[in-house]
Amino acid sequence: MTSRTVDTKARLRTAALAVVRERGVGGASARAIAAAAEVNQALIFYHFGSVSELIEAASDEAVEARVRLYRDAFTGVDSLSDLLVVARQVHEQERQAGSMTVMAQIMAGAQSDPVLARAGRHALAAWTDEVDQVLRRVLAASPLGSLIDGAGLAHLVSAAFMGIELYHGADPESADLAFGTIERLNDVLSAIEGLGPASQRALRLAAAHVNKRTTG
Amino acid sequence: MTSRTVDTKARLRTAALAVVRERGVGGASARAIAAAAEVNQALIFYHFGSVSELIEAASDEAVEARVRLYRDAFTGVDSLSDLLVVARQVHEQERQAGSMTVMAQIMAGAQSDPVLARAGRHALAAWTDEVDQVLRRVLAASPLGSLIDGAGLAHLVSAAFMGIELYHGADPESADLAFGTIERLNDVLSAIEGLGPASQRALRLAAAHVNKRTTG
DNA sequence: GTCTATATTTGGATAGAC
DNA sequence: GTCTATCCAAATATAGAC
Repeated sequence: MTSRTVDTKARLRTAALAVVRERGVGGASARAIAAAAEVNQALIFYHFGSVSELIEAASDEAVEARVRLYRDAFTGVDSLSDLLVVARQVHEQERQAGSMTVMAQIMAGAQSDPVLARAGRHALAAWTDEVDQVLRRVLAASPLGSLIDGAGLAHLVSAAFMGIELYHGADPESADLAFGTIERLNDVLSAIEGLGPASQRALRLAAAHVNKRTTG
Repeated sequence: MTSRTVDTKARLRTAALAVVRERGVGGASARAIAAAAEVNQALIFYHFGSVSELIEAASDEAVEARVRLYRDAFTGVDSLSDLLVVARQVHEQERQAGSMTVMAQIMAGAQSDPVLARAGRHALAAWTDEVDQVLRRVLAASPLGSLIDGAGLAHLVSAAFMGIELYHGADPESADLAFGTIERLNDVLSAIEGLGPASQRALRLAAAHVNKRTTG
């Protein structure tokens, strides 16, 4: 494996993500990706076997890098208000990088392509694992800890972000409106954390009551 | 326009949605749709002009029908707990019908296809308009009314549902886990509605304080 | 490893008979 | 309105020279 090869494979991975981000999986043909990478089209098949496998490789690598990027910031979080700050930061950077858009596109393609399905599962698992760990810690210290399952919330948050990014492609203003509401909901949660002991006890009791009604 | 025509157009619309649901936009070719409809492939172009326009027509019609289906149930809702009951019902039926999956697929295709983008905007707007009206009413009667914007929440909920359905295609168990968490969050919101006046006042104050900090 | 050339398949779209 | 036949473009993938 010469250094030229490394370069070519890397160029292809980068280009693959760029094309998926800007034109969707539907527009991510071998020719389009090769053109973006300024690399010969046949090399996609030589190095990766198929277009789907190239996209998978690119996604896997990008997800690992992205998650690693935030690991330190995440480990520092131990309250809902902390999490809010970090989350806003992560969202800003990820929107810039367009990685959620890519993930949404891969998930959409997963419906008809098993290789993309594997890539999608891997990407989402990487994010939710990370978010799950933080949420476990944060929820343990919150009055809501007994009511909400960390893993479930991690999956929900990831799915919601993905949905919003998808939305963004068709209707940017509305998508921004949706995202703004997450911050308002966070306000409510933070407010709950800030309640006095009497109110918190009342809330926990009321929620446990409702919970019994809906799960029972 | 003979009755045979009506039948053919309707068959094509139905088949288009079925194929998009089961194989994604990527798999929704003219040939695949025509085969599913047991109709000649050329008729797609004769009746609708292009595959995208067929999908758009099918989506538009389906969305109207679906929204109309729930209109009565929605108008009856005037509390968060009511909404919870109706929402669970709607979700169950919509998941069966697969209409959110179709919407997610259309949104994904919107990235590279202006006609699908128009269809996506239309579909999401129809749902959010409906949900918005309910939320406005419900939030007005809730202690959270002053904190959360109805329209924004309607968009967020729609986007989250879409994300979960997308997720469902690649990893069904995890997607179900995510959806279950929505119910737990609803428990918390319902619990807030059930708080005594003192706790509610404390919460409103705390939230307003946080809100000032984050929006200010 | 990289290039050109090309085989092969699939899909959108139309012409023209019925 | 519907059907058959077909054209054309685009895409995946491979063969073989360099």
